[in-house]
Amino acid sequence: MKNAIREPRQKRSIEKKNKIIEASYKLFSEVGYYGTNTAEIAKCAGVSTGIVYGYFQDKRDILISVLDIYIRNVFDPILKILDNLRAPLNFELLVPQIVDAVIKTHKKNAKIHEALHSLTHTDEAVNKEFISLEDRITLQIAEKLKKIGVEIENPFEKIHLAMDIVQSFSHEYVFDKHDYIDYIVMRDMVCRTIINLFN
Amino acid sequence: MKNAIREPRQKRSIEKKNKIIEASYKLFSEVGYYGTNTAEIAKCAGVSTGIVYGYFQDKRDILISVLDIYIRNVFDPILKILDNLRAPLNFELLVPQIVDAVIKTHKKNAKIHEALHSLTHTDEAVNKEFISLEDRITLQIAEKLKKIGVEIENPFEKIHLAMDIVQSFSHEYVFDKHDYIDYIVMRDMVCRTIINLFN
Amino acid sequence: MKNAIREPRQKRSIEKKNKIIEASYKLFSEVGYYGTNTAEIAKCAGVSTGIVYGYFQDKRDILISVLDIYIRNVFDPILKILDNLRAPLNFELLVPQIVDAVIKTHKKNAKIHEALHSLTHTDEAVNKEFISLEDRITLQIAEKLKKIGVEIENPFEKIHLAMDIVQSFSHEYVFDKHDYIDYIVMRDMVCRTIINLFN
Amino acid sequence: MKNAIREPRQKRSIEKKNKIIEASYKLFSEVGYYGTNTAEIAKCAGVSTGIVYGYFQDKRDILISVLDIYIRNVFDPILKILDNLRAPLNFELLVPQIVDAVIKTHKKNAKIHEALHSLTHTDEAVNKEFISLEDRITLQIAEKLKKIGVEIENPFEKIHLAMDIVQSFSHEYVFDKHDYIDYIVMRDMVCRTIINLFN
DNA sequence: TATGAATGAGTTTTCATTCAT
DNA sequence: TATGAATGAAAACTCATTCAT
Repeated sequence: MKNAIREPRQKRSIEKKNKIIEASYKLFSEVGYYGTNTAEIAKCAGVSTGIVYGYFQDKRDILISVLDIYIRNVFDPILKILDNLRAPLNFELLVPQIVDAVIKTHKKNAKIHEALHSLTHTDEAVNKEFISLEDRITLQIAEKLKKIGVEIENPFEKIHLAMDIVQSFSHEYVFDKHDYIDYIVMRDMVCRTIINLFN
Repeated sequence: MKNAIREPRQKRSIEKKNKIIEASYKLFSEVGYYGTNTAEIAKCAGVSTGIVYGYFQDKRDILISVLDIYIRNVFDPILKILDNLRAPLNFELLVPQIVDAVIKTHKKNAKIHEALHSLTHTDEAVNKEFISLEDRITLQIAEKLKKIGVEIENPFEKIHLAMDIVQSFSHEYVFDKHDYIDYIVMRDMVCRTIINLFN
Repeated sequence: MKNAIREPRQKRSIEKKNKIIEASYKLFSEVGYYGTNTAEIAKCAGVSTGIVYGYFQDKRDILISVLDIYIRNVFDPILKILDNLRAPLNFELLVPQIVDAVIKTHKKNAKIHEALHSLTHTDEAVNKEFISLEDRITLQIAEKLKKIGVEIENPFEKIHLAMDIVQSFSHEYVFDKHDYIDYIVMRDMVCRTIINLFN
Repeated sequence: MKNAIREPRQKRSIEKKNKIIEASYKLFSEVGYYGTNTAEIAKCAGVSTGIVYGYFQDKRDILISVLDIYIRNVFDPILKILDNLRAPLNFELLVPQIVDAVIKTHKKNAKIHEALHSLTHTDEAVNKEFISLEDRITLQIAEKLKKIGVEIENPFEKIHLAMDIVQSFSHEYVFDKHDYIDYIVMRDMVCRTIINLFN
C-alpha cells in the first residue's frame, strides 16, 4: 500500500486539493499540459511540490481531475436547459437560446477545452471521457424529447449533427479567427440550419 | 554563421531531408509530437541524430515541415475538385461528391491532423497555419463560385459553415466513435443540410 | 530542549512504542530497511506518522530498536541452553540439540536477520552490535564451559568457528536454496564436524 | 523502441562503459547501493549523468553489471585452482592452499561482496546470481574430483559445507573483528576441520 | 556532410522529518 | 501527547541539442 493517496475529508484539505486542481486548470489552459510542470502547479496553488503527490497519484491524475471539472462545467448548463424544456417546443425560439448558451459556455471553457481535447489523441482515458460526454449529451437530449412527446426521425443522428454544428461554430465564434466572417450572420445561419434539421 | 541550416540542393540531401519529415509524420501520427523524440525520428528515418540538426533548426522546425506536407495533402484534393467545377452546379450531385472526397482525405490524414491540430493551442505558428488553411479553402471556393457565375448570399459564412460541418462530420465518420449513430444516415443528413444551405 | 525524545513511562505509551517497533520489525523483514518508509511503519503500527518522532529520534533510531529486539530473540535461546548445561557434557547428544535449536531460531528470524545484517556494511552501529553479539555468544559459552570444568584448547577459536559453521548451515537449511543438497545429510555432517572439533 | 541502450562496440565506448562500472563498483563498495546516487557515479566515472542512461537501463542495471564483474572476480581464481588439480590429492597440502587463496580473493572483494550480498534479500535477480555462483562452485568441484578419480561419499554436501566454512572464516579473517581470536590458530583449525571432512 | 556519443538542464516523483492544530 | 497534512531537498531519469571524430 505504498503511495496511498489522501482522500481529503477535512474542509481545509478539500480546499487545498481544489486549489491544486484550479492551479492546474489555469496553467493547462494557458500553456497546455506539456507546458506545465508540477513545480509550477505547486507554486501557483501555493503549496509544496510534495503535497501535490499527497493528493494525486501523478501528474496525469491531476489531468483527470481537471478533466472532470471541465466535463461538469460543460454538461451542467446543458442539463439545466433540458430540465426547463416543455412541450410544445418552439424551435424558432429554442435553437437560438441553446446556441447562445453553448457559446457562453464555450467562452468560459474554450482554452481548457483545447488543452484537454488535444490529449485525446494520445491518452485513451481522456479520449473516452470526451466520447462519453458526447454520448451523454446526445442520449439525454433524445430521451427528453421523447419524454415530452416530440417525435423525430433518426433522433440520434440529428441531435449529434446539431451538436457538432453548434460546437464547431462556437469554437469559431469564440476565437474569432477569420476577419472575412461576420459571426452574427453566421450565428443566424447556424440557427436556421438546425431549425430546418428538426422540422 | 552558427546553426546555419543547409538548404539541401543535392538530390541525396533532399531525399534525406524528406526521409526525416516522413519519419516524423509517421511518428507524430502514432504517438504525437511530445511522444516522439529526435533519436526515434533519426532512427526511423535511417539517419544519425546529429544530421537532423543539419537540416532542421530544432525539433519544432521539423514539426513545421510536417505541417506543410499535411496542409498540402489536405488542400490539393480540394483544389482539384475546384478546378473541375463547371456551371451550372448541381448541388444534389456535387455535395455528396465533396463530402465523400473530404471523408477520403480525412481517412488518410486523421491521425496526423489530430497530432498537429492539438498543437494549435500552444504554438502560434501552427495555429496560424491552420487558420490560413481554412481561409484559403473558404476564399478559393468563394472565388471559384463567383467566377462560374454562382450567386450566393453571404458566401463566406455559408462556405465556412459548410466546411465546418463536413469537417466535423468526417472526423466523426472516420473515428466511428458512437455505436448509436448510423453514419450512413448521418452522411445523407449532412449532404441534405449543406444542399439546403446553398439553395 | 528540541527533539527531546520521550522515554515513555505510561503503559499506553510503552505499548505504542512497542507497536511501532513490531511494525518496523515486520516491514523490515518483508521489504528491507530501504523498502520501508515511515508512513508505512506508522500505518502498520496504527499510529500517526508524527508520533513516531515522539518515540524515536529518526528512522535509524527505529532500526536500532528493532536490532535490539532481534539480538534478544537470538541471544535468549542460547542463554537458556547454556543455563541448562551440566557436566559431564555428552557432545554426541548436545551438538545436535544446539544445531536444531539454532535452526529453529533462525527459521523465526532469518528474514529480519538478512534485513539487519545487510546494513552492517554501511552502518557502523549495526555492525558493532552484530560483532558484539558474536562476542557475547563466544565468551559466554567459553565461560560456561570453563565453569563446569570442560577443558578445551583454543576455546575462543573453536567456539567461534563452531558458531560460524552452525550459523551458515542454518541459513542454508532455512532458505533451502540448492536442490542437489540433502539438508538432512548435511545436518548430520555439520554435527559430526563440530563434535570432532571439540574432541 | 524507446530508451534503446547502446551496446558499445567502439573501444572508446567500451572503456567508458567500463569506467561507469568501475566507478559504481568503487562507490557501492564504499557506501553501498543505496548510499550511491547516479550523479555521483557519473562524476566519479568522469562522465555526464545522461550517458549513464545511454549504457544502462537504470541504476539497478548498473548493479547487475557490477555483480557480473564481482562474480567473475570470485569464480575465476577457483577455476584456475581446479584446472591445476591432479591426482592423487594431498589434502594436507591442498586445503591450506585453497583456504589462503579464498582469503586472498576475499581480501580484494570483501567490501563489494557485502554491498552486493546485502541486496539478495530484496532483489531476486541478485539473490539468484549468488545462489548460482554457489551452485557452480560446488558442482564444478564435484565434477573435477570425480574426473581425477577421487571418490567421496555425499560429495555435494561435503563440498558445500567446506565452502561455507572457508567463506565464513575468510570473512572473519579479513574483517578481523574479534580481538580475542587468534586468526592464525583459527585458520589452522579450519584447514584441519576440512581435511577431516574429506578423509 | 555524417555520425552517434556526450552533455546537462529540466522533469517527475519520493520520503524523512516538521509543525499547526 | 497525538494527528496527519505539509515541507522541500534529493533522487532517478529524459531528451533536445552539441561536438569530437
